[in-house]
Amino acid sequence: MDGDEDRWLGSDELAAWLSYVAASTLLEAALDRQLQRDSGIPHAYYQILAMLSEVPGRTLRMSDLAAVTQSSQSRLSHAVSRLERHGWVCRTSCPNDRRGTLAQLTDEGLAALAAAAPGHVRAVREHLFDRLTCEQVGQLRDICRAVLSGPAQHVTPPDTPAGHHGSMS
Amino acid sequence: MDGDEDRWLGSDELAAWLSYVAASTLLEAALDRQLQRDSGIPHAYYQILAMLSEVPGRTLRMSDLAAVTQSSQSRLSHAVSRLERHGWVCRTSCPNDRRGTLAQLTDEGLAALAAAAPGHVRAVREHLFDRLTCEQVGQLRDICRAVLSGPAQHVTPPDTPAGHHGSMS
DNA sequence: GCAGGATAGTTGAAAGCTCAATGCTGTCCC
DNA sequence: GGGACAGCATTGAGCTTTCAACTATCCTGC
Repeated sequence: MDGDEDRWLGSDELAAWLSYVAASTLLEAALDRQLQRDSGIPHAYYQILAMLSEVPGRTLRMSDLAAVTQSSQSRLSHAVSRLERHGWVCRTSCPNDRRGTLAQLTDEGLAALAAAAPGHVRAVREHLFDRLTCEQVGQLRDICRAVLSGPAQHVTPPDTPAGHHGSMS
Repeated sequence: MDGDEDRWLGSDELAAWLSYVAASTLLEAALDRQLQRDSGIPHAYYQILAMLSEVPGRTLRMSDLAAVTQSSQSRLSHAVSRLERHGWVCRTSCPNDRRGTLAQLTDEGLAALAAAAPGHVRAVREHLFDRLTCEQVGQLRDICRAVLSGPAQHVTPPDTPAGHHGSMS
């Protein structure tokens, strides 16, 4: 037993890992519940709307939108279908590349996002930032960037895309 | 516009938040994919098996198991049903309290966990700890504990439950 | 200019999760 | 002791995500 020793987790790492799993699970659940309850939007869909709202023309190609939201193409495609059914997003085909599809945030979509945003921001504050010191906020950012910049990273979030208003997450 | 000012996110917080969402989404996806691909077990189920394996008698009451895994009772009930169908867990009714149900990890369940663990640990290292300094590991632990110890926290993970082997996450 | 391979996006089926409703059992208190 | 209420667990319906095809378009080299 304990034969091949492929490096087990040390006790510091184990403690960090258990805390992380618990905290991220709880945080995600809290945010998702809040959004679903108060606005009928799951967190994943909120992110799609938010990313679209930040972009010139409120339009993005499906694959770029998938990259920005850390989503698989399949998931995004299903999600956009449902958002389209709600009238929050519409699809047009890409002029340059006929394989492509553009997703555009509609006015109704922007309105839905604007309605949902304040409650969401409040929840993020309440469950995360209100419990951290300024120093910890910076540490968290650096830790997450280190995780993202590994060998096989996808899209690193822009340095501070601090949009005007209907954004976040 | 910008009327009621319920405190928006500052640019430090925004940067931290965007990085966090991206990193946690990617990390969870990577771990889930690895476990599913190599062992046919989703991460949530792995956690259930792991928690049971750490406990005397490899047995826990459903509600305690739900608390330890940050899971709703409903989710846990569905999950244990499926694990039971696999022969990895079995249910018995609680002797003291006839409302209760005990979930016990079977030998097959322990074997499945032991088979899945090394790959999982490797993935956790690769995607998380190999990218952080020791200092950051400590910071991450403290940040997550701060998040967990808010007003409405559930179960804070034990200080260092560093079990013998078939554990983690 | 066309075969071969890569890229973009969609779809359907199966699996998992959430929510609300339900059925028992225990506890409190008159 | 019996009614009201809280707690434990399960269930089913509906929604989201994943995985594995599948179609259509673009690019590369010949």
